Amino acid sequence: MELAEGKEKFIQAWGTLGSNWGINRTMAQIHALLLVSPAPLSADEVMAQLNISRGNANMNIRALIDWRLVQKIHKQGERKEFFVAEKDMWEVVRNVIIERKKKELEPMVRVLNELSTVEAVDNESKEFQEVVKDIKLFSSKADSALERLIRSDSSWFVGTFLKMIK
Amino acid sequence: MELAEGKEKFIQAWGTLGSNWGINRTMAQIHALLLVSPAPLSADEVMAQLNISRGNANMNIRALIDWRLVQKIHKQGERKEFFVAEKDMWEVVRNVIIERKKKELEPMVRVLNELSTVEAVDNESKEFQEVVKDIKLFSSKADSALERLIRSDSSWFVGTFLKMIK
DNA sequence: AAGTAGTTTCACAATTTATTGAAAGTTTGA
DNA sequence: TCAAACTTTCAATAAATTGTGAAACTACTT
Repeated sequence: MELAEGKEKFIQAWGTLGSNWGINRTMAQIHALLLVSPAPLSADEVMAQLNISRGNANMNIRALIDWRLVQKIHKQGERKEFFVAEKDMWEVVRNVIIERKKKELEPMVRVLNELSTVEAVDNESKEFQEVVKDIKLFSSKADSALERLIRSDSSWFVGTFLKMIK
Repeated sequence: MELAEGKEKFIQAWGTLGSNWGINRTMAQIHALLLVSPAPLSADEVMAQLNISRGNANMNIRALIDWRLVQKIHKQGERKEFFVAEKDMWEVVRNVIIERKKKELEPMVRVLNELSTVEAVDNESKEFQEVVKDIKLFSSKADSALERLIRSDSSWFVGTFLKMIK
């Protein structure tokens, strides 16, 4: 396979994968492009290579920076901003987990806490309370597990997680 | 808070959460409704309570059954089918992981393997190979970790994972 | 302070995804 | 075997999400 074809396929695949992870297709494609680009790219280069508009490129690059999946670089004597992708996969996954935990788990826990104020008067409301309680318990376990996972480092993950989880 | 209001809020929140997990909003809402219903519901009851069409209800109930998040029940002397939700949160998460691993990780690994056939002639293609190799390594680690996670059981998860991951 | 290079915003357009509902298909029992 | 009860399918439609591009904005340079 040719390099150009390989890059193209990779960008497509990464785009598809990303869209299942709260990262929209273009956002993931920009990340993929930067992953396989030997040097930092400017917004114009990203636009040209992926055939997307300036606005789209800008918004998705900003989002990638927010998620810490891309960094901004200033080149000596250049006024333009350049961008590079985070290439350590553990960091990529870690940052995605951080964002999603913030956006999903935490709001859910808030709602569950509100729901605890349903008075358990009759049988049905008692059962409701049971369901809510179970989910809360599970969520708090998941929350601490993720918290620890986030705090642990790359080498630990790659080297140890696999053995530990046996 | 009133029970009815609590149920409503729960259904909304579960729908939102689900849509970030490859489960569309309605699909997740049906699951939520079944979770908080003391008795099994028929398709008609689901339609009525969530205000959705027959087709929509049917398709999403089927999908939930495929994902093993809902089971079909036949009541004595009734021709209609009734449905109940999986209430064990560990099973719910486990089944979601199984589906997503199948739909995302495995296709990605296939693409990565194809990409290995890019010939590493010049420097740029060698760098490309490096990136692909890293991701492959990471994916296979993630794959085995998830595989073990899937095989492990609920009590193990709740009781041990938390301590182990320290 | 005016010009230029670069970045951001946002109303509208295009695309993608979910929903409807009516028709077709299936199963059950008399 | 028929027809009632129930389930499934799918083309049309609606809703939600993404993308566009021109205009506004910012900041650097001379």
